[in-house]
Amino acid sequence: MLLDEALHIAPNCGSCPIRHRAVCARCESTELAALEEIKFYRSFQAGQTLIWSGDRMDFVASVVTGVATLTQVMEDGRTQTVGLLFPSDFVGRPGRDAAPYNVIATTDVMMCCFRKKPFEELMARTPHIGQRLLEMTLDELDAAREWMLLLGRKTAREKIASLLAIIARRDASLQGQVRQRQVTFELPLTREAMADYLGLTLETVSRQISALKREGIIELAGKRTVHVPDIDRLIEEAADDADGGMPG
Amino acid sequence: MLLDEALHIAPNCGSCPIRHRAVCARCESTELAALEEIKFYRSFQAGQTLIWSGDRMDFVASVVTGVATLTQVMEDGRTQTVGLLFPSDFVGRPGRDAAPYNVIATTDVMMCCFRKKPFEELMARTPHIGQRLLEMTLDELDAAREWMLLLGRKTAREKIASLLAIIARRDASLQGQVRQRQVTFELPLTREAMADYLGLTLETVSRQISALKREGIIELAGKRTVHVPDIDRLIEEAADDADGGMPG
DNA sequence: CACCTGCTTTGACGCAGATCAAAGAGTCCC
DNA sequence: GGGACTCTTTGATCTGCGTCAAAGCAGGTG
Repeated sequence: MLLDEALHIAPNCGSCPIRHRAVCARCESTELAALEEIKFYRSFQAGQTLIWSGDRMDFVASVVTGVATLTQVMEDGRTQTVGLLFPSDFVGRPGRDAAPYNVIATTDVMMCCFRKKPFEELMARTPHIGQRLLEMTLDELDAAREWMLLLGRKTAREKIASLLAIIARRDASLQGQVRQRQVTFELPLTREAMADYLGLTLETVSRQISALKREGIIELAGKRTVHVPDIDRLIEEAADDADGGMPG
Repeated sequence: MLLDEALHIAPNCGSCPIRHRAVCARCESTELAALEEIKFYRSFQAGQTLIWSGDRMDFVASVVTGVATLTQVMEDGRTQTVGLLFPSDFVGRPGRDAAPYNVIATTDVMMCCFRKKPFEELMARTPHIGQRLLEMTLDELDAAREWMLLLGRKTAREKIASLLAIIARRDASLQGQVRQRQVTFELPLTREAMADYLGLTLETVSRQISALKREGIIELAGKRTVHVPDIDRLIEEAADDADGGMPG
């Protein structure tokens, strides 16, 4: 927390890697200029908690690079991750003061932040921002509901396969790649973070990953680098209907 | 499905029971008049499927009375309910053609429908609708994430207690009641529908309800009428932190 | 190098909730 | 009244995943 680094040397929005996917995606140049006025960057190290549940939030933000989790913790310590934040995902809610979840960087993270008050005012004047935010929120709601199916009804093996498939997909889409049969990616999560997201224990996660490896559905180079020789086979293990739900 | 009844004799929006909670909540009289132009009512019987997953949806709608579920079904039949729709809740997504879930009436239901195309056009002209929809969608996202915690980490007993507490709360809020120690309400769901929502089997639901009854935390009159002598005790069993999350 | 420390893997065992089975209770219709 | 149906309860047994325990493995530091 002490190592936060505020970069006010703002890279230009025009060259921003998430320019066309983030909350600003639909903004025209004048609108973008207004956003640029109130934005600032912050970076965080892997493992840092960016935001504590219950804290007052005076900004909203987009993830520019890296991966973070949204997690809830019960009084007795039981932990459930309720969202994975990839580049372009939005954090915070206009019109709310207190953060409802912990936001934890699982890799080094760079965020593009907007002070909340000016952002809300800007949103009131700029329909494109509200429209885009609605669109993104509806997408997140769909993702949350897909995850409810996973948490409620899938087996441990299906859960792991689903998570790997989702990470592979988001990873590929960030690199603008077409769907390919083979993919290789880095796991942005520890076994424990995966367990928290999947509603499992870390031991079960480890065992199921070992099982998928044993059966040749995945290959590991180190603990974190995953190679999938046949993505369709992985998706089959995830038990998603038909396609695995590739959205636009 | 054949028994749909379209009521074009539209009750006035001014006297609508969900006027101040639904997607139209913020509309002024001229905006309301425009909505009134394109609205129509449909009613459904308990048990009917209003919308099938994958179907083309040519309308969006608000629940006026009754309760419906959003459910996903896997190829092998495993079923997970991903949302409960109470009066004022919104169904459908502007800008999407195919329904992603089954929508099933669990009691008799009355819906206030808007043809999708005109609604989308109206939304583009009427910021109050989009703003309200964003607000409602963010609330639903919070609810979905609360449910992810339930599905991933709570015990069967905690799940049941949580569901009963939520139904009690929504029921009370519909009747504009202040928080009271004792509450009585009707379960709008069968044991099986509860199981589908909680990620359990119906047998486990039944056993846990029997256990709560045996311990005096709830009392049953018939299968469906629940009396809670001390709501705080129920909320304690739900293991929600602090308050049980009473929202605004 | 030896020794941490954090992360991961693997094994042995136990239990909450699933599965299989059957019977009770309310409602409808003839 | 009596059968047929749906929904619910309860019992007996099974099993997937959690729990407890210990050891492997990499990277960092003195």
